[in-house]
Amino acid sequence: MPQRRRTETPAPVFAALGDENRLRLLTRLGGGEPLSISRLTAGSGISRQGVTKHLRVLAGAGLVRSSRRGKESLWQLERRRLEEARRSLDLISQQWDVALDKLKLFVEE
Amino acid sequence: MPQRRRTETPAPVFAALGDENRLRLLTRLGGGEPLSISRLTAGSGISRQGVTKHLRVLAGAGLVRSSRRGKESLWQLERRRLEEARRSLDLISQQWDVALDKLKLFVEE
DNA sequence: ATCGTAGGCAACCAAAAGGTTGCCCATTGT
DNA sequence: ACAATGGGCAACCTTTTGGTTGCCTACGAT
Repeated sequence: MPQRRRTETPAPVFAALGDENRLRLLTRLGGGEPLSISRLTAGSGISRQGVTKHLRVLAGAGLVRSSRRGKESLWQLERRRLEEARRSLDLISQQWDVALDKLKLFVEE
Repeated sequence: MPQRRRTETPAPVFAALGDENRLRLLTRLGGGEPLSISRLTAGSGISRQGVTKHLRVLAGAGLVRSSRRGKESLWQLERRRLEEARRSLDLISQQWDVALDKLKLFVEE
């Protein structure tokens, strides 16, 4: 039996998305090409360590993944989580939709 | 000419979504019915003031709106922002899709 | 008139977040 | 062999966040 997995909360993912710098990193990674930390640091306006910290936050939320190649570590987007997050927003919206429909029905009856 | 509005960052919205308690408040408000602070406090596990603070954060992000009726203030969902947030996630994903398509095309050529 | 209920305001607190710097280690190219 | 480049670790600092409590005000019902 597929054992309904305990619905894990999307809050941490949103929290990770809730920072300008991290969003910028994500969109850059959204380009598809895995990027190194130095690359990501260039033009970011913050220090390399700052970037590293942000990347780790993103990784902690499962939004990004890294792999080492030689002396550099390459980071790339983990799209699954992004979609999960989107779905979470849909849930709230849908709930709202249902409520409105019910109301409409009630009024028109 | 419709003057392309300077793309305002969705980060604050995500930041607002990045908290368990606030997500719970949102889903409750997603029920459609406007709820008072006391109502929302009941069973929330945090104090009334705590709830108030969270509601204000949500309001600050434009995710929720309040109106006073008599001695109570009623809060309801502001769905527009929710959709904007979802769209932001789509943007990153789409960007990724485009990149993948390009790659595919390149490989298959 | 006054009591109970709904909230607002302000002060306070501990912990987390965002950022920095300094120093060390590993890989690579010459 | 060694310099240069890419990163990791740790310490440190300031601001923000999430929460509390105490007290005051406003409305509503009796």
